[in-house]
Amino acid sequence: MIQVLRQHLTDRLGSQTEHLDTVLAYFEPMETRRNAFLLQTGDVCRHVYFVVRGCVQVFSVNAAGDEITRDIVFEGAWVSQLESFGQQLPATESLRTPEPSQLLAISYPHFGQMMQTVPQFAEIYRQILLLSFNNAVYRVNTLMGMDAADRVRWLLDHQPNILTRLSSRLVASYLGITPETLTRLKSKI
Amino acid sequence: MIQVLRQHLTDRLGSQTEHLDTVLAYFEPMETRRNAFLLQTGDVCRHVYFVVRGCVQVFSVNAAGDEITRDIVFEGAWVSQLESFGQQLPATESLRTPEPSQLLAISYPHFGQMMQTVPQFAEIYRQILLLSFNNAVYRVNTLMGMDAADRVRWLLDHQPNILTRLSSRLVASYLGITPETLTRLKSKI
DNA sequence: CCTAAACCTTGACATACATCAAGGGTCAGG
DNA sequence: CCTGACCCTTGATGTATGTCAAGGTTTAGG
Repeated sequence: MIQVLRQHLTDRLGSQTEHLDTVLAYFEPMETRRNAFLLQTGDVCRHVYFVVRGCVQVFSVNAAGDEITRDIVFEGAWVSQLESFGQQLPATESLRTPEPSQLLAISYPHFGQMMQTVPQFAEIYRQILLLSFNNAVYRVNTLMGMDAADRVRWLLDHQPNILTRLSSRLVASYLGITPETLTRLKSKI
Repeated sequence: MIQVLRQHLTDRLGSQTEHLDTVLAYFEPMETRRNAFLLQTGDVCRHVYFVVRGCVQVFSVNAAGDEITRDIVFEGAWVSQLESFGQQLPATESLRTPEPSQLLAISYPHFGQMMQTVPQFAEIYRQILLLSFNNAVYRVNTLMGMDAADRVRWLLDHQPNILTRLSSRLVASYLGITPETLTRLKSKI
């Protein structure tokens, strides 16, 4: 399990392998059940997670009680609630694993140590942050610029696995439409 | 003009003023006319801007040719197209000043030098990035969770200056609705 | 293995919002 | 001071999508 992360890091750090084992030692493997929560809105996010298997849903709940899924993170990527993690403040979003998943978690204190002692790790953090930001930007532009049919087509083109692996409910909340609309559009496209 | 930035930086850096003048020297003051472009989609974003007076619209254009305004940045805040700036790749969004504005610009090379020579500057960059990210996250959750009326009310509560200072067209594109709908809602609320 | 719950799909209906169009106001440039 | 361009506003109309409801299927837990 840790091997996946080792590979991920060496891909990024290149030959700078001296601190690699030090870094890896700080990650704790964990397994989650279907629909397990990693973080509930209002709690402080105390970890950054690397997804080894499964996926993580990042979502909030609006005034009407509907789930708003901002992101779904799959194998080989990082996820956290950075807004909360960065300053250890209550989170505005929740994290959940829609599938049974394997994760590697690093705690806030350990993360801080890594940032200070391994400069490359700070660089990786910047990359994670920038990627997350780009993703959010992309979502704003996509959501505002497309109607429901275009969003489904977009998903089909860019993340077809989401449509097959996850429930319609979840996919719909990710696209910002109702499950009924998604059903109807799937048959039309 | 540079005084505004000096103040902004000392507020953040605290007593660490030794490199302050070095940093400030790298910023070039500039004035823009109404609706001037700082960056066009497809070009590489070569600067980070600090807004001294006026504001900057961050937007993309969808398939139908409509402007999608992702952000509007006012006095005392930073703006750039970080996705493009960070890796010097073509931008997916444009930057424009809807009002005549005063800005302080720092170029990519100078920015890089600052990051290396002044550690506090790297920290400020992380703050800018995190703020931008949080903002984008907030927008996704807001847009997907609210109908048109709620979005107008939200703007009224959180950024009333936007409604008064800027054109209805621009505000509507920021809220993800048409100018007509905005007009009708304003009279109802 | 059985049962209840959750989910997907389909239909009928409601409605929020977009689109199209026209009139009047405002502003900038000649 | 005019004139045209642009924008805001209002109305009439269309339509995409949400809401509500019901039946059939799958899923999860005892």
